[in-house]
Amino acid sequence: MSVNRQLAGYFEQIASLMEITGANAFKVSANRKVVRVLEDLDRDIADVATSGELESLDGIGKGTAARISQFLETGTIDDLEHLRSEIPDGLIGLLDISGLGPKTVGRLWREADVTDRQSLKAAIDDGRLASLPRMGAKTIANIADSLAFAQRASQRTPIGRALPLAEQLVSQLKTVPGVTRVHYAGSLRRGCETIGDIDLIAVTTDPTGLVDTFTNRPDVAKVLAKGDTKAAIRLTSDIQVDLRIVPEDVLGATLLYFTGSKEHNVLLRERARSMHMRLNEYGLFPDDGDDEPPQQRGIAPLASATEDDIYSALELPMQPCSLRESADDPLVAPPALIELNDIRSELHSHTTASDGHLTIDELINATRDRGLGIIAITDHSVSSVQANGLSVDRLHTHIAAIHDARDRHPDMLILAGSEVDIHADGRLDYDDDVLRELDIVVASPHASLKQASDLATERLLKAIEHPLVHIIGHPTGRMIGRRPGLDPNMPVLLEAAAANGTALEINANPRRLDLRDVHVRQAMAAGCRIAINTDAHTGDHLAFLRYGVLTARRGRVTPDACVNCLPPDALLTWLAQKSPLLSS
DNA sequence: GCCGTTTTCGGCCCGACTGTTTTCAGTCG
Repeated sequence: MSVNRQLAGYFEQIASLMEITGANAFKVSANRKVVRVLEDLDRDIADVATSGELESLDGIGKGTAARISQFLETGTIDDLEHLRSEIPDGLIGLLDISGLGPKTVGRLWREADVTDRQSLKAAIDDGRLASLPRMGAKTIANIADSLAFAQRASQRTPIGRALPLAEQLVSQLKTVPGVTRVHYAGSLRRGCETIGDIDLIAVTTDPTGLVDTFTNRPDVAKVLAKGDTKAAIRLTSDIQVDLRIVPEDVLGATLLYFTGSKEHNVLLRERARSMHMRLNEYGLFPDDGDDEPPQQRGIAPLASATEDDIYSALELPMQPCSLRESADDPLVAPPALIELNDIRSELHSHTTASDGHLTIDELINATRDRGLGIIAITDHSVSSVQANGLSVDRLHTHIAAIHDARDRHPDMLILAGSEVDIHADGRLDYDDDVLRELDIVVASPHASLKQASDLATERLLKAIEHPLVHIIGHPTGRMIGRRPGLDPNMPVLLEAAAANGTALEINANPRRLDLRDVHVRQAMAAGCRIAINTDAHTGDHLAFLRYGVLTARRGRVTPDACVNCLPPDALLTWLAQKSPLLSS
């Protein structure tokens, strides 16, 4: 799969470099489309090429197919090499700076010898920029500010930080006089693992008052835009927040528009056009061929109040936010996706016996307080020395202590388990006779997370095929923005997991979210069982569950595929005899 | 560069805000 990613990166470079040269915008977006196609493809692009099917992929024509073939044969693409020889690589990094687009970057390069971020800084400092036409003091100050911001905040915000902040902003703005509705939209509403900025949409009788309140918050570092219906700020915490104000009767159209994804919006607009309609953030309108926006000409929308109304008018099934990515087809009716309330159990958690902060009883009580009736206590195994992993003797004592707790908590199903290390060669950290004493075994990789792809595949495959392993915990071991983790051959693992009835975990910790959404989607297509666990080390960690459920929804997980949704009897049956999903 | 119930040419999604300039280009989402 990594060839797909590498090639996608090359086409992204081609698109960016073409933009800087001022190439036709449609050619640029055609190359960007190729990037998406490659990223969403669930087959190896080399296989597609071998079977002569490249041009059957939507968005790949003769030219692109030739470039892909050339890359697969030689490892390079002539067109890309040519662009690189003409244009400094460092210019691509300038496109990530807010306010700098391809036109400006091209001008800076041609007219001020700017080739990267460093020389941009120099050009600002020595006054070269100010000598260019259409470069006023404000524009230069904004570029300088965006450049400094880009240097210190290069990463996207994890959902675990963005979602609580957005909820706080929403509840605060709801108290502003005149405000009747506030929602967050964007990638956050779609449940993406990281977000670029927070999008808010509000309905109010006093737009000016709301915009003033919003832009005058004490935590505002910079006001990026301020108008009658739109404002944008950057907080001192370096997170950007956009606010849109709309009339109540077009809220659905605006929510739809600003929830995205961009690709989903394009598909909906194309759909609208094919039905002689026109879709924008104010509603779905009849297409009368007039260029002036219909809402400005007093034309009533065909649908606008709710998202449901618009999908319905487009004769499409209502798509949940989590299924509005480029890989999702809006024509396909969505499955009944899993919801937070469907979850009955936490099957991966830690106590003070290893590196958790709660005692057995505290953990059980915290689980009950979250509305769950089933808890599996799975402390670390002996090799996780840094996590105070349990020796076999300590494990025996721990199992007995867990069994004792059952008498004190008769309302809960309490399982004695372990999170067993999967060694680099695929062996497990406890012998089979020890594993047999446990109610549940979660096998996870913790060390050797940089091993080669084929070794990682063999390693995880052994654990998946092990008859005593129920769940593979955080299968790749990645940490978002910090380490990539293992890169195994997913299709091979998924096929084995489905056949053996071994569940693959979505670790709900927002720093992990592992499996990630695209792999979850592939796992569902392969017929795998899924587990959603918080890996709780404290009581607060149990609240991570919603991030796991959001990721599951993005991967099209239904309750029947998730072992955490099983009622006690069915869960015990599966634990006693792992069964594949399809035959259960 | 890709695509096709307006199919081999002529389209390709849409609107708000900013800055600098007097009507709009560039950027963003």
